[in-house]
Order: sequence, then structure tokens, then C-alpha cells
Amino acid sequence: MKEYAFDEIERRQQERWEKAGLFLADDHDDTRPRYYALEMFPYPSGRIHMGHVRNYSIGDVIARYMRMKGFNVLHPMGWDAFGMPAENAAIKHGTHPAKWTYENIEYMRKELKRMGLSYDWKREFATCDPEYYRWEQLFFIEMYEKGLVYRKKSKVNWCETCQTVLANEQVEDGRCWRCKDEVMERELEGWFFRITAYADELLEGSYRLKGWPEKVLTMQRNWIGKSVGAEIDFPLKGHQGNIKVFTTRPDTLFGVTFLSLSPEHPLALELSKGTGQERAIQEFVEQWNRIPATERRMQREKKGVFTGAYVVHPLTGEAIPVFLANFVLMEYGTGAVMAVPAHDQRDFEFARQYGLPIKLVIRPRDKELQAEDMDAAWEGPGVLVNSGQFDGLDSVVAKEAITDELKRLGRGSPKITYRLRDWGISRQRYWGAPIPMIHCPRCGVVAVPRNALPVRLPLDAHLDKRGRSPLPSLEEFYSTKCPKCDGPARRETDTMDTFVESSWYFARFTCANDISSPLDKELAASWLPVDQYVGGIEHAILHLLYARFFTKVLRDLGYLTVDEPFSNLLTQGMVLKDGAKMSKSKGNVVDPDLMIRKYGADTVRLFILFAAPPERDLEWSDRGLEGAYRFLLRVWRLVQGHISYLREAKTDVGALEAASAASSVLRGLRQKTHQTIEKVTGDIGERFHFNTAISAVMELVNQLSDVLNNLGGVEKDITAGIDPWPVIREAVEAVILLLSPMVPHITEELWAELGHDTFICRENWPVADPQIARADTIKLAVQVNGKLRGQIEVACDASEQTVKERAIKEPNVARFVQGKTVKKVIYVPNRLVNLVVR
RNA sequence: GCCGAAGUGGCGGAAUUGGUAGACGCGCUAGAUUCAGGAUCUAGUGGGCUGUAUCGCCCGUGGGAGUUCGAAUCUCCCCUUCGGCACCA
Repeated sequence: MKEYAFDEIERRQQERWEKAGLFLADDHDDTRPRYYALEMFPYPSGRIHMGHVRNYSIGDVIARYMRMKGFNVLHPMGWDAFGMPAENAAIKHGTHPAKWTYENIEYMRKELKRMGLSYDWKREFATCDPEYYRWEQLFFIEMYEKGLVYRKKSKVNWCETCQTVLANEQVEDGRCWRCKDEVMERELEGWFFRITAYADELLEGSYRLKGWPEKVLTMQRNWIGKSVGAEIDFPLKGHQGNIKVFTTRPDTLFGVTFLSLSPEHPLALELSKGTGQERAIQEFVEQWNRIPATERRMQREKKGVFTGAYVVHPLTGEAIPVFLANFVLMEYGTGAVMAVPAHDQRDFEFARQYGLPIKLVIRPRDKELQAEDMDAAWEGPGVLVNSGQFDGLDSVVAKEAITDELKRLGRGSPKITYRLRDWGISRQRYWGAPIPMIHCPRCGVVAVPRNALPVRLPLDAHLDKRGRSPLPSLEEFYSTKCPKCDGPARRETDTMDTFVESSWYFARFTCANDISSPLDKELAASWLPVDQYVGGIEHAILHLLYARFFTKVLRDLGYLTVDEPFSNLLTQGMVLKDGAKMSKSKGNVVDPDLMIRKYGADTVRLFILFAAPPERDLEWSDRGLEGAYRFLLRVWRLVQGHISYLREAKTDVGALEAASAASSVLRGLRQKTHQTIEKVTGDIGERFHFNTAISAVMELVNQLSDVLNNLGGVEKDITAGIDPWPVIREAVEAVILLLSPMVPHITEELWAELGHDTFICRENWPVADPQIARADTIKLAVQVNGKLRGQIEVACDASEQTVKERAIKEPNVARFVQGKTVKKVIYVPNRLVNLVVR
């Protein structure tokens, strides 16, 4: 018997596939429906890890399955190649980020190829290729012209270790998402993408993304954080001007007893002038400034100080004191809030702390409240009281009524506020796409002309030990001429956030080799949106929201015709070892290369698909891996051990039907074969539950082994002259075909061994015959008062009457029914009979 | 604190629509083979019951209550674990 030489087999099959160009997507074939399967492309960090193996195994099953289902499949791969680790490695090892990156890509490409992933490698690119980022620079300029890019000075999150600005999303718990060092606050001028212009569409669109996990959509909605309310002006008492506040509860306007301003509010110091509160305010603000920005938000205790100033209530004319309060955020709304202690918990705590009045204006429908003995604010709905002309109104209705009144008086207006901030994309790093802008002392900011693109990142730059970008001091780079006035000018030396590259790479894959334009509109339209996107949940907000934003921008720039990039999203769970995420620091990393060398790519793929459904976390198990290997070995021996009979067998309908008519064992095997096809098709095609698909094939293999181990018995069972091998071959072929998307090499090899000269990955997915899959008898459970008391086997088409009679005659059932009256008989066809007795 | 997901044998997990809980795999036990170990094959494997022992009973899906002829699945309360958000006015 031939040995299962997985390494030789896998390499040979991979070579065959490559030579035959099996996985190239056909841009021009319109006879088959198109399907775009995509996995999140990796950062070329050096080597692949188990997370990649899982991600790409899942994606590959989908791609291969859809191909067999007759789709023209696009399944590309590339490299998210800009980023800091390249710079860090360059500094540490005295190499160049480009060299490091391209060498890693070389290595990792080999690793991916060794896994037998069915990619269209002709579309591969790295985002650090000038031929890629040149188009990104073009988009930047076009967005700039449309007002979607702007420059502003802002307080930014600065990571000293990484020497760069971080987006809000890259700050976790006040620390840098990458190096985990504390983030500082800094004022810096930088470039922004106006993602807020799409806030509403991003939010609306989230309700139409039926193929996304609800969890991801919820996270995005929270991130966008839309609040509907009103902006209200409180005129300063005795001064010019007013203080603007944003509130979602205009219905509580009559309950305002003070105003709270952020300590960073521009009016903070000014308000106290001439009130005797100057010192107190000064101290409070100074104290506030001494607290590191990252810790400010963590303070939970409500603290504040009176500014000495008063504003006028816009409807009642009352004087309202103005406070500074440590919980008011400058970056949200207007940096000032109207305080309604009776109906906002924070205001309530603040008021209690400083002995400020609490005025009840919303009375809940089902209970009586007194301002004096409340122990928490009432934030729910109710009926308005103490609210002048609005008394008696429902609080929901009052929101609009009061806003209308304010608008009529010119003291306020409806307002929608978002938590989402514009996307700061400037990075003071070297290894990124240069921002194609020029600063001219005479003309100001000028875009690089389109015909001068790309602005190439100079490769002869020198990185200093501290990791600071060499670009601002590299004259050959920054020194240029103004495209408008031809005078001396300076190039922008910031580079783009690497999330920009990953925001449109999926679109570029549809026309990766187009050298004349960023996106071929027709090709993009023919492939997009991505039918199935697969990746980690850690990108739920960042990458996925940016990609959605970019898709809408590119649509509005005329490049794309779709509104959303990914129709269906599968977020796979993590790979754990000993209950924890694999990491170098924990020392629990399992090296995929090593495992592949030891057991082969098919075994590793099989284990990882079998151990858990894709969306759940997966616990790595060496034993489980061995189990997967053993199973493949069983399949191998099953086929090779009977190879000459199997090769001879002809699976024509006549032979199959004759054999199953002649033998109950063979009839049973055929039935199991077709049931398995049904089950696996559903599990892969509809649920992506590869674990149960595999276990179903295992059951078929078990039954097949039984039959083969007992061939003598089968032959006795058979009418003379009937050949059992067609039925056995049908089962064997089903096993091989059904497993092929998951373990493509061994199945390809066995397919050839059976005498096929076709590629299995080009075969049609098997179709179950429901007639054969259906059993002629069926086992039903019989319950008495809901407890299982027996089992009966009846003909499929048995009448309800027959079934009930059989059930009641079943000895053990009869025992429990004896001496009692049957009150009711519940009959669930194909499932059970339940006798209710008393 | 708020939101979400999860909790099923020794372990990973299955039960797709309220209908025979524990499929499949790992591990374990016994047997066969072997000088031995490993590998392989066969059988068994949720807990309890000397009980009318190839059959049957009781208990059992984090805990408690409920709806139902019937609940791992639905409802309510509680516990634990993981993830996200965390003063967003």
C-alpha cells in the first residue's frame, strides 16, 4: 500500500494547481455568477501565526466550496505593508524598512503557499508599492478638492515611544494600542478626513448590513454615537454674549438649576473676572491641567467650582449660576451642559456635593417623587410639571415643543451631535504613504499635480536611533517648487495612517494590474461588494468603519458603484493555548510551520476547522491535531487498501440501484452517503459550521469502514452476481469530494488515484438524491407524560393512526399506561409520540 | 456602572424550527496483535440504583422559579467567565 507521504503529495499538488492556473479569477467570464471571497490581508511581520492559519483556512474553504458550486471566484491575497514594526526592526537590526518588509513578504508568501490556499496570486500587491499608494495619493487630492480633507490644529494623542500621533481609536485605556505606553496630549497641526460628513450614512447603512454580526454593528453604532437634541443659548447676565449648550433633554429645560462648563472651556477664566472667584477658578484650571490627559477621564468623583458668573434662563429669565465641572468634556457637544439635577444622574451627584437646588420637572407616570427625598435622578419619561405653559405635556412630546419655542425666540435650535470625530491621518513616521501636498510660503497649501504622482517615499533615507522620521530633514525630499507659482516650497513630510491603505485594498484586488487608473470601474462593479469577508473581531470598529467610509467616498468620486464594501462578514474567534491568547510573552505560541512540517498542511487545516465553529474561540490541542492526522490516515488507507477494486468500479445508476436492491447493508451505505452530502452542503454552504460538516463525514467514513471490514458478510447478504463496489465507490467519492475544500491535497491525490484525470477542485459539488437519502422506516420516540419510555420503528408513510397504535402497544410504554386513562396523544411526525395519561 | 456573548461529560464540542441531551473527536478502561513500548484493530465510556440485569428506573445542560403534553432551547430573578463601552450631556 502506498504510504501517506503528505509533504511530497502537498508540494506536488500545489505545483500542479499553480501550473494549471486553477485559482485565477476570470474577469471576462460572464457565464458563471461571480463570488468574491476575501480574508483580511496580513501585516508582513515575519511569519504567519495560528490566527492567520485559522483566518485563511476558513476563507479557503469558502472559496473552494463556491468554485465547486459553479461560481467564478475571486480570492486574492496581498500585504498590508506600511507600518511601525518595519521601522522598529530597521532601527534594531540596522536594516531598511523596505528590505525588512519585502523579505518578510517573500517568506510569508512561501508559508501561505505551503498551506495550499487557493489564491489568485496574479493580483498580489503590497501597499508599500508606489504603484499602490500612488492611487491613494490621487484619492487624497480628489478628496481635498471635494472638501473631504482638511488641515487643522488639534489636541492629539501623542505616543512618545512611537514618536507619532495616534487616532482616538488607537488609544486603549489611555495607552498606545501598539506599544502600550502612556499617551500624552499635544497640540499639533495635521490632516483630517471628514468621516463625520458620512456619519449619518454610516449609521443608516448599518441597519441594512444583514450579513454582519449584530455585535460588530452595535459597536459601530455606539462609536458613531448619534444624539438627537437641541442647542440652547444661555445669555450671560450683565455681559455680552452667551453660553451655548447641547442637550438631548430639552424637555427638562425648566429643571435647570446651574450650568456646567469643561475646565478647558475658552470662557472659563474670563467668566470669573471681577466676581471674586478669579483665584478659585485659576486654581481649579491649573490643577486640572496638571493631571495627565489620560487620567482626567478616569476621575469618577464629581468636582467643580463656581465661576462667579450667571446666565439667564432662556424661557424663565431666572439667573442661573455657572460652574466648572471635571466631568464635562470639551471635545463633545459645546463643552458646556445645562445641569438638571433631578433628571440627570451626574448633575444630581454634583448638586448634592455642592448643595445646589434640585428642581423636579418630569413626573413619572407610576410613582410620586419629591425633589427633597430623591436618592437618584429620574432619567425616564413622564409628564411635565413646574414647566410653565408646558405643564401636563408628555416628556417625549415636550422635547419638540420646547425646542420649537426656543427656535421661535431665537434662543436655540434642533441639533444632532455625533461622538464620531474626524479621522486624523497624519503620522510623523517614515514608513508610510507620503501625503501629496506642498506648503508654499506664498500660495499656502497646494496639492501635488496629478501628473507628478506618485510622491515616492525616498528609499535612501536614514532612520535615527530614536525612531524619528527622517523626512523633515531630508532635503532631497522636502525641498520642491510650488506647482502654482514655481517658487521654492516645502513638501508635506507627514505620512498617512496605515489604515488608509487597508480602507480600499479590497477594491484594488478587482483590477490590481491596471496601470492607468486606480480602479477599473467596470471590473470593480462586476466583483464588488465582497460577498464574504473573513477576519478578526479586533477590527470591528477601526478597519471596518474606515473601509465603509472609503467605499462611500470612492463612490462619490465616481470610482465605485456600491454603497458598502462587504455584504457578509464573518468574525472568527481567537486561537487560544491553555485558555489564553497565544503570545510570545506568555510562551504559549504554537508555530504553524513546525506543525505543517510534522503533519502536513491538510492536518493542520482539518484540526483548526474541526475544533470549533469559526466564530468561537478555539483551544489549540496537540492531541486534537494528532486525531486529525489519524483521521486523514484512515481515509488514505481506506482508499489505498482497496484501490484496484475501487478503480474498476463503475458508478452508473444501474449498478448502484441493483446493488442496493440486493443488499440492505449497501442500501444503508448509499442512504448514509446521500444524507451526508445533504448535511455537509448545509453546514458549509449555509452556516460555515465546518466542525459539524467534518464530523458528518467522519460518520460516513465509520460506516464505510464497517462495510469494508465485513465484506464477507456483505457478499453473503447479496444476491449472486451483484457487485458491491459501485456503492462503495460512490461513498468513497463523496468522502473525498466533501472533504476537498478543507483538505485539498490529500483529496486531490486520492481523486487521481481513483483514476480521474480531472482536478477535484474543478469538480462539481456533489448533489444528494433526496429519494435515496430518505429512509423507508423511521425511529420514533415514545413518551408517556413527557418521559421517554420506548422507541418504535415504523414505515415512513405510516398513518398517524398506525403510529399511535404501535406506540401504545410498545411493552415498556404499555407498562406506564396500564390502569390509567390516555387523556391526549401528541404526535409530531418524524419525531415522537407523547401519551398524556392520568 | 452600562451593553453584548457565553456557561452542556475528564476535555474540545453536537443537538439548524420547543420534540429521543451528550453526535463527532480527544482522553480513559478492557481485549486482540506485539519480546516490550508505540502504532493499529475491537468493545465500552454522563452520574446513580444488587433493581424484574443485552432490559429498566431515578438524577442530569451554572443556580432558582415559571410557561408547556414536552425546555439545553422560551420568560423572570440570581451567580460565574469572557469581550466591548466607560462621565457623550
